[in-house]
Amino acid sequence: MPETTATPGQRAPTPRQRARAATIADIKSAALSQLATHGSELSLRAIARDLGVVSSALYRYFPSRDDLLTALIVDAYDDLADALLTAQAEAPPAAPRTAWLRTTAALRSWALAQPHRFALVYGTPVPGYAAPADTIEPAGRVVRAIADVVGRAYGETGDAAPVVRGETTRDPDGAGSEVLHRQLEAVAAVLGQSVPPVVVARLTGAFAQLVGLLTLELGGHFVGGFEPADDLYAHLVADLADQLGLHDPTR
Amino acid sequence: MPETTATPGQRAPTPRQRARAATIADIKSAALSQLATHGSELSLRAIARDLGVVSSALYRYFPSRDDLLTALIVDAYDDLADALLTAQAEAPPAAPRTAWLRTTAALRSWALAQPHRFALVYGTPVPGYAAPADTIEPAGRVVRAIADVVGRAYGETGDAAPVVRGETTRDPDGAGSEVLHRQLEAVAAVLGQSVPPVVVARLTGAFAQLVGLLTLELGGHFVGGFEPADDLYAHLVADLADQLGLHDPTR
DNA sequence: TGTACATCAGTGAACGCGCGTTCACTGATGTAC
DNA sequence: TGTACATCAGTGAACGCGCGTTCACTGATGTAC
Repeated sequence: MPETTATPGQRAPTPRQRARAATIADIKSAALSQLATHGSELSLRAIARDLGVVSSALYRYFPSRDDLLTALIVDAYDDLADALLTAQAEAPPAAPRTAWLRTTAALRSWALAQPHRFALVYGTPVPGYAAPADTIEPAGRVVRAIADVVGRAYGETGDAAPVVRGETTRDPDGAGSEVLHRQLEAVAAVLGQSVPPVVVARLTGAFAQLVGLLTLELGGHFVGGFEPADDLYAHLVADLADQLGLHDPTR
Repeated sequence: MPETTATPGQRAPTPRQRARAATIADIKSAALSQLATHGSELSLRAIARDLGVVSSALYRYFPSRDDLLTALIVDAYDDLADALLTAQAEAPPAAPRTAWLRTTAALRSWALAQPHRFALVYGTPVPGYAAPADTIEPAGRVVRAIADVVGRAYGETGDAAPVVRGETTRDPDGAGSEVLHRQLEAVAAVLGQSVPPVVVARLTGAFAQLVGLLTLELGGHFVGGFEPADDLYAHLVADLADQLGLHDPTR
């Protein structure tokens, strides 16, 4: 009577596989709580100590410290992307502004709740660690989750794309150089969004602003000025919504 | 015939004092080049090795590793603030937009030229290091250098403050909550600027955007998308100038 | 100008600790016949 | 159902290295008389 035994069909995990997965999860969570308490310093021996295991045992699960770090980063991106998608799924359909506000609020909540994970993905790269290719795709998921809010706003309304603050008029040179224009179109293509280049640029700026705000807040740069920063964040995020031309249907 | 001996009056540094200052400078520069090559890992013993000195000798100059780190951070803020002020001093007077563009360009140049120093001040706090009070004031110098550009634009024109994209009209609720309003006014006061609260908020957003853009660029998050990011940065920075209502005199 | 003393820079050894990774090994858990 | 073998998790010792900080010390450089 094992609890979680699904039908022991073709792909049911064996007990050993389950045990292995559980141990991997334990290692990761020990690693995370270490990052949480000792700020970006990750020691395999300390993790082993936490788990009541000899340090060399970890090498059954991760070939090296860097591989563990990579796994943590991938997890963090995935978890963050999930949080963002969940938040916007809770917004009423066809309400891009609400979706944006919820998504950005979820981003901040996530970052404040686990600053060490935010640092892991958007902070200074950990000493002696070069982000491998494996992290690029998960990183993209987060960007996509945010871009989708805007993309949907432009996609859903079909041809009647929202006007971006009456600025599309002075667009021609607004989009900047040819290089930039090509980059913007390429990014839009990768994101699978049919959004005007200017908006892609502005979205990038908005994303940078969010990352910057959280970096500053978590880095203590707002101490003595904007603390708590809730209202500042809310205000600026609403401002960004305006700049991105995100409006809920008026009724 | 010592070269730099000023008149040996009251406050002329003695040879010993000069030697001491030189050694301190050597230690710092060894520390910086270590940060540059080994990413945010700072070892006193390694510095001592670089200088051809025994590790305990460093304790004549810095009481602990953290004090050295603090000194590096303070220096970085100061150096950055100087770079920004120099850049805007080169702009023609009463040309706020040009001053803004030069200042932000200087910020990026500084960050790209010495990413380790940028990381030191705006990156994830170094493991096990809590920024002491000594760094708050120098950090403020950087913020002030940026804010001055905007402040001067509003100050110089006297009562004829530039209109911020025709948005000052919908200002009342634009400034958000009372808490935020108080914070904005307090910050404006600290910066010594007579700038409307909405602009202070937007300036904060702009600063965050700059920090975010550089964080992302230095973190390799633009690889495959916006690389090089020169044009993106230039475009967004111009956008921010618009949002802040910075215009050069038309002639 | 010359001597006695104080200040300071740098030495070298040591304390007590940490780390990532390797390797040959013991037992337990699974698999094949 | 029972036996023989393979797989795998975890052990324990070791390698070779790093670190920050302390302490009593040697000499050279400065200062006071």
